[in-house]
Amino acid sequence: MLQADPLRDRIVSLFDGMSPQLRQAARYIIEHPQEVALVSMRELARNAGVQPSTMTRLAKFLGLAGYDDIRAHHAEAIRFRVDGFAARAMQHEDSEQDMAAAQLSRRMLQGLAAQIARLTEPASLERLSAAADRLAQARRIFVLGLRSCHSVAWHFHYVMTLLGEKTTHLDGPADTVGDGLIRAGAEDVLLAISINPYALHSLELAQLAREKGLGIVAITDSEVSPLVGLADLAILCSTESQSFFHTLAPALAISEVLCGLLANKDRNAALSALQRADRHLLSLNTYATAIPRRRI
Amino acid sequence: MLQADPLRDRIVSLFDGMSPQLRQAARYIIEHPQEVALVSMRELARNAGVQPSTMTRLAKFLGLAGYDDIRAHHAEAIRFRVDGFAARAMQHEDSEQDMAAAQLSRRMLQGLAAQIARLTEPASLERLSAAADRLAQARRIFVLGLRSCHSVAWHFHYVMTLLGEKTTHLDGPADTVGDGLIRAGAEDVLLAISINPYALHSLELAQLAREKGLGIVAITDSEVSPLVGLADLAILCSTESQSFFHTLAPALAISEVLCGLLANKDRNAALSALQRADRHLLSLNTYATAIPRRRI
DNA sequence: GGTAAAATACAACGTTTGTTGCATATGATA
DNA sequence: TATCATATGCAACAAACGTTGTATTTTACC
Repeated sequence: MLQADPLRDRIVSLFDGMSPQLRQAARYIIEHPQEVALVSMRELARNAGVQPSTMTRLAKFLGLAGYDDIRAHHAEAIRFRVDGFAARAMQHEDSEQDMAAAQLSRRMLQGLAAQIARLTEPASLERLSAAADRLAQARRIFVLGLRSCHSVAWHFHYVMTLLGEKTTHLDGPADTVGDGLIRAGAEDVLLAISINPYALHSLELAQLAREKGLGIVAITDSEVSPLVGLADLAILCSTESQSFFHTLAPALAISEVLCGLLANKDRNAALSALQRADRHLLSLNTYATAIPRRRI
Repeated sequence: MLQADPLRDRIVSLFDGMSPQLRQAARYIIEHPQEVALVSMRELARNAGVQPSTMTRLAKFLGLAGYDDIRAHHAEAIRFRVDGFAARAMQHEDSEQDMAAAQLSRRMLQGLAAQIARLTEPASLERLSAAADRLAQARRIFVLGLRSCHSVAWHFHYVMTLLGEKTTHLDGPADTVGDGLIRAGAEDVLLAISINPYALHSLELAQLAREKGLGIVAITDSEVSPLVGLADLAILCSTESQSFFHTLAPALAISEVLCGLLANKDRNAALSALQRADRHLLSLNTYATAIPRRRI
């Protein structure tokens, strides 16, 4: 294990002061860290050649409340192994309400960071790369994201408009969401974003696109999402959050990576497109860097 | 995951033939394979939102003797990944272009994850907590985010509409963006989101809000952002990305944390509001879990 | 609208879990 | 060798486990 592991360090440093049985238990735990999380304490004790109570006593010897703390620690290590994030800052501070708020914030943010980091798994990277290829080939990219996924769809579309005119954002008032597909065909691709619960309208439009022969690239939350069946290629993102709501941060990250990959296919073209956009917005006086005087 | 996983494949292939509860259980298992090995069945069922017996029934539905077969399988997967993962990370035998794409993706995602993780610094957490308090006190929250920041503003507003009627999204066609502020006053708060380059219109509206006596909470990208001078309270997020474009993922994460903190102030109220929203959307037939038959 | 069948919730079962108090074994000191 | 403190094994405990049969709800069809 590359990352710092405070519990392991503690076991090692206290090892010399342990009784023979405690040492045997401790040695087994250090040499088989995953097993701790995967089997029961009694079975672990059996495999280590030690009484069950020895495990409990080891935990107390280490200053923990009980064996479950040992197990919880090792389970956490497995959960976070892929991400490499060991930033376990257990510093307590502030008033009660503030502390609760700070803890919730920290849990949420760490969870989000971990989920995005998890997207660096080889399987995800391959899908991202394939999706970027597919989108690059397309004559036109239709971007669809309703309800909570609107933010992701719109952001992708917005960034792409800085690069050129390739995307159409499927959205609009008065039930005209799908109108953009009127002249869409087999040379085009639909980038559909939808997470559980899946907006019925999104699925209907994806189905329609499929029937019209469009390629479909999906950003969704599960291998069993209804979009997976419709799409040629699906990129999966977690939406779990430590709060009441689903998170879209990983989905947004995915869309940003797609934009980055697309821009990277022709860096020079991307650069000059961005400069052109800059000039245009400059001439429209869109941006400011200081507090403006109010218009009359 | 690249490696073959027969049980996972089996779950996916039989998914369509499952009852709703079985699907929910199966979905959770597919999306949280590690958890299966790390927690008890009852806890897994709790997290998946199903009865414990549903897990047993899922196992039998898959042709297994009982739930323990599912757990054993996932434990084995974890045991094998330890050796498999490091080895796989080394053998990059893809094409050059693919590798470049994968590397760019990885760099971008790791950067995003790190930036979000950095928001767990005590200073950021305090600001988040204070911002949530300020927003909770307000009679009404006006949400402003133009151009690239639209996605963040809209997402915040969307989530908040699930909780109640407290927010107004400042947006609209035909230059009516600011109209929502017509009846705004000193009891209200403006949540303004803007990053470099700062949209002139955002700053003008923030200025107007200030003059009308509104409190201002800002999500922006720098201590020297023009919004910092206008706002009572500013939360800072990084927007650096390894690509041509700025990233909004950290800003989105911040807005999600704010939503989480606000919902957490009265968990019961939040829960019942969410249930009410659920019922409403259900009665409108907004969501689906399977590929829909096309409307005529 | 009524009915049969499928799906689901519930409650109780016998196990197994992690823990604890107590009896026994061990080994050092006098 | 006697004595004592520590280390270890054992047995019993409540709690939580995975499972199962039954009651209830939901669904689909006539």
